[in-house]
Amino acid sequence: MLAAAGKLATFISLPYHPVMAETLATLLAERLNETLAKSSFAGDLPEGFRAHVEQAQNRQFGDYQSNAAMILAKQVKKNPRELASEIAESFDGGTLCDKPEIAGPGFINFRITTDALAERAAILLNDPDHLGVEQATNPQTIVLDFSAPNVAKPMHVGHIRSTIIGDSLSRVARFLGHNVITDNHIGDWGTQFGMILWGWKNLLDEKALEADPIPELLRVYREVNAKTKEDESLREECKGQLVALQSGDKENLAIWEKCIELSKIGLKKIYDQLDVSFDHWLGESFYNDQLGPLVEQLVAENIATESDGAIVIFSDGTLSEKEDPFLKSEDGEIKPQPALIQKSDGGFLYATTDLATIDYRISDLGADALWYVVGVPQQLHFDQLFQISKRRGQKADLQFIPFGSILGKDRKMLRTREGETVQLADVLTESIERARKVIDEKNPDLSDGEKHEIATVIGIGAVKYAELSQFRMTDYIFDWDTMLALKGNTAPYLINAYVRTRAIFRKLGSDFAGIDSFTLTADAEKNLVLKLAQFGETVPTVLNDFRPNGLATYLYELATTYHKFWEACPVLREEGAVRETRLALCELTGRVLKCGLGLLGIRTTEKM
RNA sequence: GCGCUCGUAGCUCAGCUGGAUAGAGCAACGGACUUCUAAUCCGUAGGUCCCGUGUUCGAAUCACGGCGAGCGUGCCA
Repeated sequence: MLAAAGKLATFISLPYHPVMAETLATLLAERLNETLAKSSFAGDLPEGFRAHVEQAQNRQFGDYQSNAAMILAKQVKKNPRELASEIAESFDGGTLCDKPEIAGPGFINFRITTDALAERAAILLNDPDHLGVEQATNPQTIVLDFSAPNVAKPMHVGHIRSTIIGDSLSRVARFLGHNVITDNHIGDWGTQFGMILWGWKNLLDEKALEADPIPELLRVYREVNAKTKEDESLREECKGQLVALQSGDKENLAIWEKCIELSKIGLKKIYDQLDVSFDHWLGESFYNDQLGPLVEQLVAENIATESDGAIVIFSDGTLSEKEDPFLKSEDGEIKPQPALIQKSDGGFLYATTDLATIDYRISDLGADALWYVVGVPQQLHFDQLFQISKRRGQKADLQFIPFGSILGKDRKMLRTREGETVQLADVLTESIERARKVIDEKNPDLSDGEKHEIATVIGIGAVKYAELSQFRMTDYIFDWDTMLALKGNTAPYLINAYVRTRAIFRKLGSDFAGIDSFTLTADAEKNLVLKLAQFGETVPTVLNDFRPNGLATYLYELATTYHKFWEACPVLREEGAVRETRLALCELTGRVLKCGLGLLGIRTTEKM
């Protein structure tokens, strides 16, 4: 693909982008393209070329920059620097920016005028709901699959990633105007129920269950799990329990139902604490009666075939060997790598359930897109799943949003079955306690209720921000101090910036009263307005490659810019227009921080 | 064997749809609190962006080939 064509594609319409958001960058790009269209070399431009303007990488060069001259130089047969100055010369920035400057090999640098910044600030102030973030012009119905823990086992730190990333993506997509349906596809029917059933019947302490069901369920699960490792015959017994359940045994079904019910109570407690909610909890068992007919249908359509007693799906040969997820290369030979949808004993597999789930989400929930926030080890599974869906003629946009692992100190995956796992609930409790200690030290005069509330917001926020501020694919080693850090680039830093915006109005004794126009004088003010205006350029990019950490980086920079403003620009000691302007900037910063943190699923407090 | 993902400062990580001198935080060192909240700010120091080749006016970023790590690769999910 040509570089120019690639740029064109990203500029015009990524699937979940507002098409022409009005931001400083797009306003500049429009003017730049007008300039190009009127230029002497307009006829030499590549078909459909649109110049791109982006935020300057280094503010010493300006606020925005364009590389258009360097991209076009060859095709227009001009020296890039000369071309750049020709463009700059005829560029009409109006009141938006000063005359562009040329630098380096042919960069065109733009500096936004103080008037334009003031105007931008006023626009943001009058847009309290969206704060300059344009709504998608092509709203999609998106079913978002995330979290999806197994029931009967409490969530451990490994579930943090899917849960927090998925929740944030759902908030961002909704904020952009998409119709998002969140679905917690819990593992409520898998093989683990064999063990749970046996344990329930043989190891359960009824009194303990009555007193506090979740730990008792965990104890039983762990004990059975340990026993099966040493005892072959017990594994068979567990399997028997599972078969009985699946063939409708009344007693086992009753235990199963009770078990799900109790587990959900435990899960909901954690989701409440995390401020995460779902529109649906359609677990694996919801699809039980659709699996048989689905397999029959796939066989009838010649998509699936019998092999070694199992029903499997092979390659249909339409993809190249390299791209085909149903083929693998072994010792130089191409071998089949089928997806199994029914075992030789008649049992179904998760590929089967996932196919049935796709059907339901498309036909009953009306999904245009399905997003799965699931660990990267499942890449092959989703490659196959999506390919099968395509073969069945389904049109929904299917997105696998993978994330890396949380490792133990030995750099191995943290796993439930090997014991030594850290429970999610414990992480949250510890985090809140650590926040509480800092509050007791820094602000001892707050009431106990306030301290508790603030510690909760900061503790939970710290855990979420630690996750969302890094790229989702990065593996990381679980470490209390890293995950629960309260200094530096962390949730408390961002929340502190918000608290400072509120402290001003508390001192003032009244809420923000509005302002007619902005009078920007100090550099720190202009820097702050520019940053605020870029909220609208940042939020849509989160869905570009499903990277909430881009928003986290933006918010961190905004908080830093505000803290600098705070140091440099007294507010209440000033008078007149300067004071009014600074009050308005505090108000605006508070709104953007609160909104942006909200998109990450992080709450704010008035004091800390 | 093959596939996927990762490899950036002492540590933890950004940056990867190619752009200018590769950025933060932590840790270390030096400064700033009669204050609108110092959970802050200012400064110093810290780099073969795993290695090599290629594409390009330009590569941490793209392609190819290595090296290293983790995961996956037909009856678990």
